[in-house]
Amino acid sequence: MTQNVYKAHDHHVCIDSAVSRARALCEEQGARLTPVRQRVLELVWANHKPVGAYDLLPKLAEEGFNSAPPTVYRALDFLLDLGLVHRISSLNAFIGCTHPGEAHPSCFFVCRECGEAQELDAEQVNTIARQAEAMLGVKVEQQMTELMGLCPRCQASA
Amino acid sequence: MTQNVYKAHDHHVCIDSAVSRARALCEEQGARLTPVRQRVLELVWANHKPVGAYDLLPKLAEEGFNSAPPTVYRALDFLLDLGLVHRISSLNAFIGCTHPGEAHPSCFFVCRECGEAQELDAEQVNTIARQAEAMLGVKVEQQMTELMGLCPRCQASA
DNA sequence: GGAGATTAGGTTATAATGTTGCAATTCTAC
DNA sequence: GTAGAATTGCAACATTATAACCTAATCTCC
Ligand SMILES: [Zn+2]
Ligand SMILES: [Zn+2]
Ligand SMILES: [Zn+2]
Ligand SMILES: [Zn+2]
Repeated sequence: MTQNVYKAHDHHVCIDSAVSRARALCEEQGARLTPVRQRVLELVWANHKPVGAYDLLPKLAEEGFNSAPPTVYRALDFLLDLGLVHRISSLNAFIGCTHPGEAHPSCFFVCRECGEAQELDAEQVNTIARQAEAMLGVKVEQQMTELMGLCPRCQASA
Repeated sequence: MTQNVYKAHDHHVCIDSAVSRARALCEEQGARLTPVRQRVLELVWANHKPVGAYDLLPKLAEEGFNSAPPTVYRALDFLLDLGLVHRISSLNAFIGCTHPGEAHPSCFFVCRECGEAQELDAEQVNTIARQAEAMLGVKVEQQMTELMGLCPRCQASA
């Protein structure tokens, strides 16, 4: 488990390290972390809740960025391609990756009450893929797992 | 593995058994498998490819059913609630469940080339959930896994 | 079998999410 | 500098899903 969202932490560190890892990764890959891309990444990391593309638009607008859907979707696609964010399909939303750089399946727990998401470092997902490949002859290229339920905090307050 | 989509089979059997299991399940639960609900189930089972809600509308229209979005979404919600179909979030599409009745996570392999989907019977998904519960203190209520790649047939023809 | 409750369906409009196409600009490499 | 590539601006559009409100069918209980 790379991080634990449910432990108190200085969240500025999360944001700052996300940005510096992004910068390093872009350097390494010859990609450009343009202002709008960096700002989208920061906004995605504003908290640990998956954020919708359309939620980002007004925030970008406030700051003088162009804010039409293609702008934010292009930035998100760029970040997805580099593995800097994941998409939570069941929510149509995006969240920062806690360990970009290393290729890995998207695997998250999402609290249905508070909406916070915790990335999971689940080797079992790869086991599922290998098993499907062995038993069915398929070739797995991408994988995602999404768990939904109640986080510790929301269990306590219920 | 409850079924193997990649093996030749008489698909009418798939459809017929899906409908009769649905009928039994509805009986058991005191739910009503109305004409539009049954027809939506049959259409979802028309093949092994996840189908979008809006793809169903014209087909229902042809057959004289009412065909406005709420009609098909209501039918799909009903079928989802009973566990007769699953939703493939990454495709915004729906597919018949191969073993309704027993509560289980949604776990599929989907071919990016032909679009066919194979439901997987993956105990490892539950392992991920239990591990998350043990390590993070979360309570998992729902889970879904989606694998994407190439099916055996599409690998062969490439 | 009829009154009242419940469930299902019809209809219209609208919200939310995501894409296409093309022109203008900026960056990179030679 | 200049050609080619990548990025952005912009307008329109496509797709997916839901809200709101009402009518019709079905069930329950007497
Ligand atoms: Zn944080
Ligand atoms: Zn990640
Ligand atoms: Zn079949
Ligand atoms: Zn199933």
